[in-house]
Amino acid sequence: MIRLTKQTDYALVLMTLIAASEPSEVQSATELAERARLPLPMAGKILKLLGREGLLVSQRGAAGGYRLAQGASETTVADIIRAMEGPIALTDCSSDSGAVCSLEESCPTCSTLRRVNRAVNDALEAITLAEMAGAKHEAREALSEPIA
Amino acid sequence: MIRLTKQTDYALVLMTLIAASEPSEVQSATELAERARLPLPMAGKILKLLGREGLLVSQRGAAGGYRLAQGASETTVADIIRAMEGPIALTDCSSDSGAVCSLEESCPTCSTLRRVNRAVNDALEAITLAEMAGAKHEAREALSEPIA
DNA sequence: CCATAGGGCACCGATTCGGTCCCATTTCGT
DNA sequence: ACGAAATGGGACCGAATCGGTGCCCTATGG
Ligand code: FES
Ligand code: FES
Repeated sequence: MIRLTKQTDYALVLMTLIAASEPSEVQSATELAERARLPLPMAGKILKLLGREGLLVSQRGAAGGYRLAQGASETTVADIIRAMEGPIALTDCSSDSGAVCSLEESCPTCSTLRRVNRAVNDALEAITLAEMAGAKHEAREALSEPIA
Repeated sequence: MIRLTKQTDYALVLMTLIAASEPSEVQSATELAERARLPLPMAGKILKLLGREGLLVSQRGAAGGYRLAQGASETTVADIIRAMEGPIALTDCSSDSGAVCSLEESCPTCSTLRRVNRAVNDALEAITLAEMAGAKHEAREALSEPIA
């Protein structure tokens, strides 16, 4: 399926939330989970992973939490997806070893799918966390009346 | 995972094979399976699906087979993917009903992910079957020396 | 009338996904 | 010094999806 995992979806939401706050302050998993309307164990798992992958910096101990490892403009959607699900590749052979490949003489997908793959990659690479956080604020403004 | 199914991968190969032949002649599943180096049941299953989805026209009975339903230039990679795995949507809420959504107040992914989704969609929509078949021939030419 | 070829679908093992829980470790506050 | 608060790292399990095969039916050309 050409669909990202729910956990990746959650990761995007969480990253956006963190990016929308003061860059220097850490935010606890509990707090973030609440704001993202996610169960705490889930949010915790994802935040741990994002930390291990270097997208977040964690502060342990009481009053600990997470903050962005880089500026919001340096982190892209592609980064987050890669952190959660590994390298972005539409098919087995579009990036990995061509061992299982060779479905056809001079495999047609090799060239074309690689191009498609690159296009997708570029599209994901083009959106930064800063843009997402910005879009959120705009949306919140736009919705402030209808919701309230 | 942002990855298409193996069956979809196979479908792309099969479609490319069909597109590379005379548009009026039908080709049997057996023949295509052989050329794609796929087990016959698999190829059959995929071809049936592609036929049901309207991308291929089937000729039943002895000497039957498949041919393209439209010109190779009218069929895109996105069409094939949609035929195999349904609508192209990166997340649950980026196209379906927003029922399960609302992960956050004025959900941030709603706006941004939809944009990403569109970019991916466009990228897939941009590649036609004719291009794939063409690329295959070019690749075959380019590889004729190094392989032999 | 029979061999050939597609149509439809059920089925099964293997993998992945979604989510929870537990326990160890670190650190702040008292 | 001690305990509460928080992250770190996995193990774990039910559910869904994937990859692939097989069976039986229908259509059709010779
Ligand atoms: S052999 Fe599989 S993509 Fe080239
Ligand atoms: S609520 Fe999920 S994408 Fe908007």
